[in-house]
Amino acid sequence: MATAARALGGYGYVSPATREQVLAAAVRLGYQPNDVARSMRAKTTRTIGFVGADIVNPFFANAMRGVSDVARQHGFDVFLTNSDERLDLEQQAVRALLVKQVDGIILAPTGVGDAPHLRSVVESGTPLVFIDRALADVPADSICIDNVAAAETAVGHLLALGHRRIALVAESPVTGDDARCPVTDDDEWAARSVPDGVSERPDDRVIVPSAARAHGYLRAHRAAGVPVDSRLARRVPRYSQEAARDEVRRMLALPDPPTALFASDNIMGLGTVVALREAGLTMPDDISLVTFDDLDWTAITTPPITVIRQPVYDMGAEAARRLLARVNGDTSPPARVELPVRLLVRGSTARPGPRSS
Amino acid sequence: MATAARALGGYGYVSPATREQVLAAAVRLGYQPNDVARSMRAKTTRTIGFVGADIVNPFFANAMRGVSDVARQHGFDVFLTNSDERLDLEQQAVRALLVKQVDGIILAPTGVGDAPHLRSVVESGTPLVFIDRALADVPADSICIDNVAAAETAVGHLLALGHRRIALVAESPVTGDDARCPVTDDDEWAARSVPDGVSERPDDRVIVPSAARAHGYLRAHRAAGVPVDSRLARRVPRYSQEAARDEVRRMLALPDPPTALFASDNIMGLGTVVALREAGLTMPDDISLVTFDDLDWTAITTPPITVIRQPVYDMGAEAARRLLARVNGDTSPPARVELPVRLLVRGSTARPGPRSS
DNA sequence: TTGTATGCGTTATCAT
DNA sequence: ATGATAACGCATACAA
Repeated sequence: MATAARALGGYGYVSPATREQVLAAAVRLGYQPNDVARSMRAKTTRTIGFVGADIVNPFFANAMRGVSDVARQHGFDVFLTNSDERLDLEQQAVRALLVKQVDGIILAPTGVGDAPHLRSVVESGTPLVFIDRALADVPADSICIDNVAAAETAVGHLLALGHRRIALVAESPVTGDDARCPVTDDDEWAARSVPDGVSERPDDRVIVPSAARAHGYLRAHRAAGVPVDSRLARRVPRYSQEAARDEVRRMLALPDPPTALFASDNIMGLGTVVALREAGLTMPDDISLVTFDDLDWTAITTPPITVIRQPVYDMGAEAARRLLARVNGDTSPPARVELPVRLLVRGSTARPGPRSS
Repeated sequence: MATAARALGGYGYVSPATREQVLAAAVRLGYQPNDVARSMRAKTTRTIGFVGADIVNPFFANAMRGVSDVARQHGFDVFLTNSDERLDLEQQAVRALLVKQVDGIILAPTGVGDAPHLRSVVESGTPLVFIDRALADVPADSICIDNVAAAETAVGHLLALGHRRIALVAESPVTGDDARCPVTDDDEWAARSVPDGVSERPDDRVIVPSAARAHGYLRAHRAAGVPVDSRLARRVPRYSQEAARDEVRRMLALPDPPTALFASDNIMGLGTVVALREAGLTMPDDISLVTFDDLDWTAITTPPITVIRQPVYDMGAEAARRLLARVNGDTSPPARVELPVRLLVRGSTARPGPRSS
């Protein structure tokens, strides 16, 4: 009888007496509701998917936590998937999520490449929210920061302190032979960071944070009228702590090494710190450092490190809020949200010392 | 007609020609399989749940990554839930996962309290695998380390170096007034870390890693014939970096401060390092430190920190493997797996120096 | 090899 | 206020 279902599901009309009976029988028989059947009928699973590069990276862990908390508040569960920055894994993950009928997807896209799988998500009607990076040609919400401005702030801080030889430690969005190409000029950067045949200005298409941060590095120099030495603005060929360490090591071995460094995220920053340690350099006397991402450890190194703080948890939470708004029928035009960042000046940055001339 | 279903699902008999036709029509019409319906029919969702305390904690992030990788290899997706070490949230999470009909659950139990919700999971037939901690009265697999032995190794290392005043920096499994009770004696420890009315020996019921590690701390002292100063073996009242810092600060202010410290995990270790920095103490000259968890940052502090390395990723991966074996029908008796740990001796430990007498 | 019919557990609709 | 019935999309048993 449907009355039992009504009592258990808490909908429709049920007399109090009957409800009691039903509920009692339910516990007695160990009734467990089945959300799969409910989802099948309701065509909504109360489930969303999160696709990040790697949950072990504190950036994605914090973002996921924000997503998870907001989702739970609204009675949603979250699938976690790692893409390892690989387009094929990202596609696979998205497909799996769609097959599982998630109500929406939050995704940190893997980069420059084509995004037909993401466009098809949008076309299929499943809400999609980008986090950390936005894909210009996919009409979806995005929760990011202003990477160009943030990097400009960080490098501007170093320039203001009097540094003139500032190294850029940033991963390369390019793979293969071009990976270690220098980044010395806005136009060259624009040409390299945009897919072939696309002619928009960088600002309109900036998608990969590391590229945007490299752009900010250049902009800060130009604003200060300081020329960039191409040997200090090479891209780290692989996205790993070790590759960053090696690149910094090379730059430190130059006849005229940098007096300061700007690392584009926490992985690059960790590798940079390792290289400085190995070289026996002391911050900020021998060299200054600013890195992205305000992780716990940046406050306990000797000295504590000046960082750009991103509101990562909030980015995740906001992404989830926007996604759930879409799930609940919000059809306003896609929004590009940029959350504010802060420069936290700590002990690793100072004016270039006599020892670092 | 069922032929279409057979072609799309890839089961049963379908002639190659028909299959081609069906597949072509499928792409033309934009067919998307629906796993909810499949799950409903198949009574299996190819989904598992992971319940950890906090994905932001690198321990759980690494474990989750191991779980996630193995799950994906087997075609399973993973729900991520955070319990924040709260029993109510853990219960809520488990209930939600069961309602969603997950095929299995991997869970780091929240502690000592009653576990009727977990027993009911097992009784409901849903496979359950514990990670990091095991609940003695719930018959399920567990993937842990030997916390007592690991702590004994760490503290034994300090004792062998000649330290006699070693501080314990460990969270308290007890909440409320007793939280800061000293841990000075095996029996007292046993009495306090076991629920009322349970009389088993500690070794049989050890569940909370911090308690087990405190136990190892005591055992190492006893084995070395070194008495424990109760003022150096207090429990940190709350599980936070700040609480650890405060506790260490107090101990450093003693008339006869410790010459070495043992921190029971990465959060406690971070707080300890902060306290040492604030006190202007240099490792290992002024004081030695061993901490649990081999995180990236422990290698880049000055000096690098001696740690106990847990195979956290492997623990997650192994938990997933065992869970999936259960899902696939393995009915062997519950296994208690203990993975090996390693002591990585780095620069933060040395013989007590003249300055630290 | 292909088609027909049925059920999974829920909820919505419609009578009663 | 309650009971009967249909439908969601898929996979199976069975018939053809």
